[in-house]
Amino acid sequence: MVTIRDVAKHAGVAPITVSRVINNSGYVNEKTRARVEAAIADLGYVPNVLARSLRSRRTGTLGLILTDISNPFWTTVARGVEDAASDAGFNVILCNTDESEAEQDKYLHVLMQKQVDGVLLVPARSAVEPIKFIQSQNTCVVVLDRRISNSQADVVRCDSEGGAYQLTRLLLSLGHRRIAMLSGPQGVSTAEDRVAGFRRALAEAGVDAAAAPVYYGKFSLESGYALTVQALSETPRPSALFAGNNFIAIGALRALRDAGLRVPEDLALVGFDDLPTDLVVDPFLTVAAQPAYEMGRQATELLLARLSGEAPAAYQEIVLPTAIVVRESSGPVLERRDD
Amino acid sequence: MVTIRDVAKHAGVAPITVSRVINNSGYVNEKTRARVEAAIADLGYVPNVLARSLRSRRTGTLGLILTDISNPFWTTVARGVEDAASDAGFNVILCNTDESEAEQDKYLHVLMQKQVDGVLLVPARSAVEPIKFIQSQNTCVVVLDRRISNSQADVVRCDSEGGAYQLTRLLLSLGHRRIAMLSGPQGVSTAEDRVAGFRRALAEAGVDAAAAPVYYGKFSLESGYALTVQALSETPRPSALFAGNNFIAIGALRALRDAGLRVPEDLALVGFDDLPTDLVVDPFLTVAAQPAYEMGRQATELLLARLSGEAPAAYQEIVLPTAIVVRESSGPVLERRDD
DNA sequence: CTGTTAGCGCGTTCAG
DNA sequence: CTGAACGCGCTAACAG
Repeated sequence: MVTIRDVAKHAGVAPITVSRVINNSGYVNEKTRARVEAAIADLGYVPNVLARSLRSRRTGTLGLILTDISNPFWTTVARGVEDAASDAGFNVILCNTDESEAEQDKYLHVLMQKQVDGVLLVPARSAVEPIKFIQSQNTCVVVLDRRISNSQADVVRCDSEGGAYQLTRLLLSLGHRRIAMLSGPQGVSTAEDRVAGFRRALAEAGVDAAAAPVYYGKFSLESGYALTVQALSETPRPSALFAGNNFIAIGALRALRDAGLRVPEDLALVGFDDLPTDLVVDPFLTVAAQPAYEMGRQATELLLARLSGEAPAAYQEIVLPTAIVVRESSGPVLERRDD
Repeated sequence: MVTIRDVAKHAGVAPITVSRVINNSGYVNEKTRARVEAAIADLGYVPNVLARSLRSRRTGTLGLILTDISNPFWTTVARGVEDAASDAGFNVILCNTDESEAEQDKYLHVLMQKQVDGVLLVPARSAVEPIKFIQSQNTCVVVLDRRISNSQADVVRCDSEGGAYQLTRLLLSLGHRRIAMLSGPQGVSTAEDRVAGFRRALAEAGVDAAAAPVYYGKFSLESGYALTVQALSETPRPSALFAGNNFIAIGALRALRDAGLRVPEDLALVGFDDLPTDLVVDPFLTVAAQPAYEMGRQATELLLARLSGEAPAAYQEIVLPTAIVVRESSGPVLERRDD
């Protein structure tokens, strides 16, 4: 391995001078700089950032802990994080928890061991311990996508409650009164906020809670399928389904297809999270779309501002708006019929 | 920051004893071990892997350079890499080149600076220099998905030529004689291999090359759209399109929809790469499906075997088979008609 | 503008 | 089974 000392010897200078050239720190004579750069090229020298970080106590690396990179929503968030980090000269280590707290803890330890400068965390569950652990290591953290009550930390998330409220109002305005919610897990704030928005809209419209059951499951296709089967077994059958995220929506579509039901002719369906426009030929689902890329980007920028001491002292809670995108799956105004 | 020395002092032992407990190396008395572990818990000590790696010259980290994590094909490959690495206690740093050689070079330098133990590289272009650079840093590399002629390195890829050959044979067996290939860029082996397989099948069937034009573009939706517009402008119009990858296929579907053409009634369409089954409600495209997850997994296992000196001395070339999945988009046997 | 000194936190070497 | 000394490659702090 070629070290900074080899380069220094080759260029006839001290190691620290090479260091200054590499890092553009301090003053270096143009001619010495040229000599050093020539030596670097000659020897094919590549600095060892491990040693640099050990000394400087900065790694230029952020940790991103999220639940499932297979979900295009998170892929998009990750691109936002990656782009913002890259612009600032930072790298990102990506960790998938698959919603498991054990995996999350494992990765938190890995990230602390690797001395990342900061962490972006999508918490697997609403608990303050992980946040406290990161902070106990003198590391900055920004919570992404989900709230954690009583936690002292920055948060960047989307307005799940408001989005669900609006989406439910849309269904109500189309004449639906029997709406089933296919929700994600209890204990995850996004799932609970969407249920809350759903219920607020229903309460305002005076709809009986019994006509609007909430089924809790996971944010997965299989769960969406199972919850739909459950919802369809009710009598009378709901006239509309509200899917708690994009995978639940796909599972619901499959279950409806397998049950021989057409959307929206036989049943209306709306969902949370859009699928990336690049992956779908004919967007069809009416959804509350979240600014995934922007959320990743803003969270990263906030984290970087904290690291450089530019952020305001108080913890921030940034809530990005969701946008209702009306397509075919919500259907036209419902014909009046006897329930 | 809590260091190994603090723990040692707290437990009344020497730092090296703590080190032995952490790394399970050498013999440590059970009682001493318990005391040390208690001290670690008391102080909330987290080892600094930077310092460890600096000393041991191993980081337990792999670099994965690919073209675009937004493409579900690559997301799946990345999961295969991640899972195999994680099983062996390794971490992965992910880098997106967006098919740019400049980005690739930038990331290669970053990875070398970070002293990764090995690199998995999806080369942006067929060139040996990047391979040589990695090897000049005494770092192992496995090339993923694409061939590089004359390179001395392990390769794990799929059988693009064979898959394209079979897919073309399928179209020929359905009676198609005017088939347009919507290809990825020249200079990328997967694109060129698919063209080669396409042409081999046509030549065997005695189809005139003029009836089977090849349009070169990029592996993107926009390019797929543009190439399709181009192909449709020919007279006589092709009766079938062959999309060089999944994004090109989606672009083609949109272009056909916008042109008022139905698939497969007006035109047949086949593609390379399946979309993840989780993202599609009704799989519709006839494709040559590649074992993306398996490719990532096997490449990583080969790389790890190299690192541990278990791999055979000679460079390996592992070629995984593609599977033809026949669905609606290829259509039924073509009715005879005058060309 | 350049160099010297010292030490980041840890693990290898060799000695008890 | 445990410990002392040394150095991995680099840079902060302080001279000159």
